Order: sequence, then C-alpha cells, then structure tokens
Amino acid sequence: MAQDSIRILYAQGYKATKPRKLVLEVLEESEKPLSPYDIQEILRARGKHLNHVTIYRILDLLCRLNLAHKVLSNGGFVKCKLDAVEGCHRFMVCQHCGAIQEFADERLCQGENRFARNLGFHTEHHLSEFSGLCSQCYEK
Amino acid sequence: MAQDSIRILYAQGYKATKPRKLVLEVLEESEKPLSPYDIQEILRARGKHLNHVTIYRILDLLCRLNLAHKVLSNGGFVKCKLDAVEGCHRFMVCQHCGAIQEFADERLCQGENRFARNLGFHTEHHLSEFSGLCSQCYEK
DNA sequence: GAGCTAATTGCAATAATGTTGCATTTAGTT
DNA sequence: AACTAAATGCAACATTATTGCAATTAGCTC
Repeated sequence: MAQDSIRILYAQGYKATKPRKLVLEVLEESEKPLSPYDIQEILRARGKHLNHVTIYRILDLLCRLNLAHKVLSNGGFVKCKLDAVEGCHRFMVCQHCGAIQEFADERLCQGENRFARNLGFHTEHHLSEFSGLCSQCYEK
Repeated sequence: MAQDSIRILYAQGYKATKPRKLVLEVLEESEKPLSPYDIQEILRARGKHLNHVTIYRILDLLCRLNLAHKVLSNGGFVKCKLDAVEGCHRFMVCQHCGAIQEFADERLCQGENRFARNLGFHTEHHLSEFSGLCSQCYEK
C-alpha cells in the first residue's frame, strides 16, 4: 500500500502532499515501468493535472528514499516492492508484455560481490535486469 | 583495436566509412561511457565535425552488432571489450572516476538464469551494473 | 479552524536529447 | 573513371529534462 511509503515520507521529514500521493498511487497500480510523462498522462485521464516538473521532482525524491526505482532498460519508474538485500535491485522485465517483477536473493549478491572483489572492485550497489519472457507470455 | 570492429562491419555487409571509424576510435580511447553528444564534442575539438544524427545512427548500428553497449545508469556508450557469455553484459562503474570495466563470468550467469527460471521467467539477456569504487579510487 | 512558515508546486522559459524525411555525398564495386 | 546502394548531412521537429522564481499548500501553533 501507498500508506507505507507515506509513512516513510513523514519519517524522513517530507510532506505527504496531494501530488506525491497521486504519483505513488499510479506507480502502485502499475505493473509496468512508467515514464514521468506516462504518469502525467494517466493522471490527466482521471482529471488530475500535475505539472511535469513536479512529477520529475517527486520521482527524484522517491528514488532517493528507495521508494521507487528507475528501470534502466527503458528509463521508466516502478515502485520498489522490496529491499531484502541492501543496495541490490534485480528486475525481470518481460519483453513481450513489459511487466516487471522485482526480486532479491542474498546468494546471487554474495556471488557477484565476491567476483567483483577479486577484480579489485568494491561494490556498493548492484543493479541487474533480466530481459526475457514471463511465464504467461512464454506459454504462447 | 578498432581494426577488429571494422572487420566485423565488413563481414556483416556494412561499409567502413570515415564517420564510423572516427566514432570507433573515440570509443576505443575512452575508458568512460560517452553520450552521442560527448562523442561529437570530442571530435569537434579535433577539427572533425559529425552531425549528431550520424552519431546516433552509428551507435545504433554498433549496438546491434554488439560492438558497443549502452551503459544504462547514465545512458553513455562504451566499446564492447568482450562477449564471452552470450547475451550477458556486466559492467563495473566507478562512482568516483566514472571508469567502466566490462567483464563476464559463466557461473554468475548460470546462477542468475537458474534463479529466474525457478520463478518461471525465461531469460534471454541479462544486464548487470555494479556501482562502487575501482581499486585506484578505493586506495584514497 | 484561523494564521503562520517552510516546503512544495506550478509556470514559463530554456536546454538537452532524440527522431524523421529527403537531398547530397561516398565507399566499394565494375 | 563511372556507377549504385549505402551512408551521411541538413533542417525541421518532437520529446524529455532542467532552472529560477512566484504562488500555493501541508502541517504546525494557537
């Protein structure tokens, strides 16, 4: 629920404004990554008008607070579902339907960190995107 | 050397034009990801002028041929150094100096694929970016 | 619930990035 | 040297992103 995100906003000293709630709602409902202008469009269709600058700033904030993520392969944003492994974000993006699924796995992370370390690299975050077919789309 | 890339261009039926050679050279020399406009700027400083449209199209082509990659976290492009594991691209990006290093590891890929498969996802490509400090920057 | 203030938003202007169609040029061939 | 398909340049335009400042609003205090 967006309620959780709102709590985090407050906890960090940010206000839970109408625009912020609207953006959170839209992200919440979508299983696909949305660009700032996508979000604006969706809201406009509901009779709510937000300036695109506002949306950009809200998304910036949400990403800083780890409440949303930028999906790299297409630049869209998704609401962050979980953060089981600190500093690690993995997404599976279906090439066919565009749906996205976030997941985490401690062991994958450890493997990656160890590997990077062997090359002298000190990892702080990693970000991994799988592109392929989700189970529904694979059936067809 | 850019020579390898040129050979691949020919092999795929593409011409090795002056603009393509210039872009390859610039990518080759840079250890950091470059945006299309970065590339234009670098070349302009050398007295070579390329239209940005041309650069976009060249980068498109190079990516299609797997001679370059788009680095997602900042949208820049790097020359592809290796492609040991089909459909898998991993980068380490130094937060401090921006340097990028591409690497591959069969085992990491297998682990990831297996994991995704267990969730019903059929992976075609993966893409992974580590962000942290390279060994030089870590020293300080 | 009225008033206050810092935080947030909207607006306007502008910058940066990316795309399209078509005329011109060029690489590689004959 | 001439030819032709492929590639580039150009101009116009579309989309995405950023900035500074004025207007509004959330959450606080009374």
